[in-house]
Amino acid sequence: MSTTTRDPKAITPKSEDFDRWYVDVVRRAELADYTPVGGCMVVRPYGWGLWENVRDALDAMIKRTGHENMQFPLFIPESLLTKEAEHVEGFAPEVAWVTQGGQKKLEERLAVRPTSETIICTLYADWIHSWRDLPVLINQWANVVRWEKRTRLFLRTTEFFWQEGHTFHETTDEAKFEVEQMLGCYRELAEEWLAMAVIPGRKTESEKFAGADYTMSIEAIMSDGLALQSGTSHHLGQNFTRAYNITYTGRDNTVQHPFQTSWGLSTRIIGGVIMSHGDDRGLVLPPRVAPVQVVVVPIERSNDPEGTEAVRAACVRLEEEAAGRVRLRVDRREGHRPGEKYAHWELRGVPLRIVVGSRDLAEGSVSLVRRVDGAEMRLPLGEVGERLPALLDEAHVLLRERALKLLEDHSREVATLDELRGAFADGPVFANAPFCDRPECEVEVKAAVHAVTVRCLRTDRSGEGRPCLACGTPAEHIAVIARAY
RNA sequence: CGGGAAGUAGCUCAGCCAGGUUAGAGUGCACGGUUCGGGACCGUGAGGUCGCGAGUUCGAAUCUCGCCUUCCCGACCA
Repeated sequence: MSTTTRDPKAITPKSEDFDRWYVDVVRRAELADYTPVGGCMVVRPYGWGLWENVRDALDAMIKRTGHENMQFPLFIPESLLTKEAEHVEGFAPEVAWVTQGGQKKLEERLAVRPTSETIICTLYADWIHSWRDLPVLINQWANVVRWEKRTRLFLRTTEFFWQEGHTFHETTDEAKFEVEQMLGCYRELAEEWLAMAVIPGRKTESEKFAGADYTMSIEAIMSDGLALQSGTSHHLGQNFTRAYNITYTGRDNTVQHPFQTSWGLSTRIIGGVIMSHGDDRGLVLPPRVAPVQVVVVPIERSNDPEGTEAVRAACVRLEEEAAGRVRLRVDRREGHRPGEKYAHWELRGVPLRIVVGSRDLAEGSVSLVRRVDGAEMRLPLGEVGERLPALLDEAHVLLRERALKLLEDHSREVATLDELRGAFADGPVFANAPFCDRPECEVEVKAAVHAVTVRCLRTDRSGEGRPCLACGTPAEHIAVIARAY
């Protein structure tokens, strides 16, 4: 009868139902939850702590590359939003409108910002006058709203949190450099901080940001073989600066429109971290952003007061040695057995676990278990503290190697549409193919395999003039073709 | 927004088809005790306007309609 009853303490295995596994992990690890507001999630302290660490790492890169943070309004008057035609058309279906303030109906509707190019351009039209005012290099951390039809925790919610960088430059080459530089920051964040495997590239015309000349992205691979667009960087050319009449007097005393870029990375990346690394026990967090990097589980026995005292002293010692270097937490909760605590912190993806028990302690050592691969080791109590940073780095490297192997195992080289079909016969993959980048060929590619799209044209590889998989003409690019979130 | 499924305790679910005492189980939670090297055990206890709103009925978790939310498959998208 009740064969469908599941162990409420277990999470759905990945292999059984990946989507349910994902939701189970997000909720059980207390990263985020649903709210009474349709399509909107609440990010809980553990999830927000993770985001803060991601944010801080990226914020440092944004500052390092010369940008300053500022803050723009949440609301955008309709008349401002609608000046750049392509942009308006792109966002129209997903803009939320405020039509009333208090009891009074507004004379002009206010959009809840879906992104801030329009308000930023409106303001900078007043602030940019001379080539000496350029470049403008700014960023804001903010929430934005897009009325999505179908939402998923972290991956696509009506309201989400991100940073949006906006810059204005004298030349298109400068803007181009900026676009690539910031995509590089996203790649650095994904690889060096989040241990993810990503592919950088340029979006096709049909996939680019509405209003951009071109869009760059990093595409990450999830452990079910699907792609996740994890950061985007746009060259806006002069599309907005013309529409919003931003002009400056150039070095040659002529009136010019600046070239513009924008780039963003959102809380979606948290979903990427979960789906890149998680396993059937729950989260596996990248050490450099994990809110808790090391958890210490003391083993105490009520019939062994001396041993317990030694265990407690060892825990205090570890705390003191970790202070300021490693985010370490001692799980001193009473009434929970050790095994329960192991499961608790494994679900939350803590990279390293130290078990302090009197048995090991009698020999002056403690046990240490690595979350990513379950490797166990015994280390002298006196050495553990100073070795933690290196152990965390090792865990990062292992996680990154595993992610790269995932990408390698799911990558295929195809030369024709038939080979493309064959590559997807046994499940989702990243298919690499010579591609001419003509819209007609993109349509053919999408028609060849269910639900695939051209994710990007790789910037780290060239088509070398080999025949396009669709039309056979010499192709400049290697396209990554995959199913995506 | 189209097609499908589901909403009963924090979680996983039974009960609904054939309406009828005080709505159940496991797990979790609180307290006490025994435990403690991989999700312990005993005892006590708290916890539910059965998603929301109408309707049918003497009587609705159960039947009907509407709405909301979530999940799955599409179309759209960071």
